Amino acid sequence: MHDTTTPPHLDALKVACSACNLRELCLPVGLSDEELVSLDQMIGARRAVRRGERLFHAGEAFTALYAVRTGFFKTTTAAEDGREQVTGFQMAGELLGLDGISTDHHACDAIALEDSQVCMIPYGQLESLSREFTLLQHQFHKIMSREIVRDHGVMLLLGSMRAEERLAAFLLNLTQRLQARGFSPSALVLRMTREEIGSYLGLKLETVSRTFSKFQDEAILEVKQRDIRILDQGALQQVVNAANC
Amino acid sequence: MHDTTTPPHLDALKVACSACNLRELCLPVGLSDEELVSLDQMIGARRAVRRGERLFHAGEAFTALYAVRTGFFKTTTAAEDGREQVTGFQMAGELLGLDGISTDHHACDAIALEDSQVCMIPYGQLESLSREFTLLQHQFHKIMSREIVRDHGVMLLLGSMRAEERLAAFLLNLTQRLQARGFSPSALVLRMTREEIGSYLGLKLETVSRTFSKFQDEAILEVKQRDIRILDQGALQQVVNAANC
DNA sequence: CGTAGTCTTGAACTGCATCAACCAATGTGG
DNA sequence: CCACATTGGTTGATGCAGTTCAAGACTACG
Repeated sequence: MHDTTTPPHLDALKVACSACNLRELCLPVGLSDEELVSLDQMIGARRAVRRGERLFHAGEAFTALYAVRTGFFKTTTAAEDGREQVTGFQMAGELLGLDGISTDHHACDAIALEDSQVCMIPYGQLESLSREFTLLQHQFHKIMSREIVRDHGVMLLLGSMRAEERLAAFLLNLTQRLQARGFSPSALVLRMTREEIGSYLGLKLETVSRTFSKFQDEAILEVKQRDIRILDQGALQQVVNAANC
Repeated sequence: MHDTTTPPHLDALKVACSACNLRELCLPVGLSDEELVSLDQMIGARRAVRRGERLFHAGEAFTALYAVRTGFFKTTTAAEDGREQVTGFQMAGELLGLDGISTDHHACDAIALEDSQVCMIPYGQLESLSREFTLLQHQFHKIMSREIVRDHGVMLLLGSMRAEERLAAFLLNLTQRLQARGFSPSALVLRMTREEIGSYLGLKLETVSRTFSKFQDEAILEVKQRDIRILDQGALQQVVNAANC
């Protein structure tokens, strides 16, 4: 159970940003050593979230952001009538909970898709620390802005792409993020079900499944349940950029 | 041409936040008098944007946010293949340009749908001022977060609603925002074309037009080109919450 | 080892897109 | 001030992408 990089007698649930291999992907990007030490003091306990468990849920009081340390999450919003939509998938180094700042209450559910660990970032402390450190402030603003840009990209996808284009774009986005984390650009294991992919992409699970099969028939992918191997990345890219030719 | 509320010999293009009737809807919400004065000094010149003109465009260097003072805007993102998506409509008191923080370059186009005026908010100054004033910092974070929540709502709409539900939700959202600005909750003039509504809602303009006609047949709306009168708001609400019954 | 959850595939249906014609409003130049 | 062009909107007929319903196969986990 012990993290081998931290002495067992110390708080094993706390991980210093300065010692974290995700610091170049996460909130601390570009911070000085001095700033990193301050950030270390702010980061709260690490929290383990089991597969299927909710990190937070809509309506819950917002007190902290969470940085994914290991594992994989989905976020979902629900309409009053019960309709649910997956609004994103988050992997190591990505931030959860930004939607909560708006009303001091979380606006979505965050659910672990595999056993995961997150670092708690008490929001009040982040605000005061970012009044002190310009770079931290700027980095935090960039992360929020990036989330807005990402969401606009999803709106484009949902508003104007066809099923094949959506799935191709989704796979390319996933592999790109995995590659940034040192994983292979051509092999991935999906952590989510066809239904969750469908919800995110505005499709039914059957359509997702059929489209996977179609890509396999066309020798673009090799699909074995959740194990995906990309045989022809260029073809995937072409599917996305095809528009209505 | 002169604004009757400012002496003609002063900089007629500059409007103080402290004297602006939008301050309860805009960035200054909840600020103290002292903070308002500082904000006044920061706000750059007011800029007029003619109908059809672009306030900024994707790729342009990002230097400032813009608060809509009067008028109406749309924002659009484009994929590499030319596909375009309307990502939002902005009215008085709403902020434009948040997407630019992410990369120091704007990620979308902002186009005036009627002759408009915006207040320029130099971004560097906003960051330094928000290091000084906790409330301003917090308010700015809330606005960014609200944008994220809004986008997630649009994703829900695009991903899981049918044409009628989308248009009903759109109209209710518009009237709600107009009502917050003192306009009637039951009569509105659309500033955008059917095509722009369609792009925003992930529908073709013909579908938008047909759906307007259907609502008119059902005595939910009275539609005269861009003049819309809501005859039965409850029915509209029901259309949105109908789900798949 | 069995049962529940997940995935695949087929067949029929449907909501929206597409294509196309027409109309109304607004603008333009002679 | 009228003829004509342009832009935006409506409506109809037809087609198809993706949904729905259904049945069966695979897999994983207690």
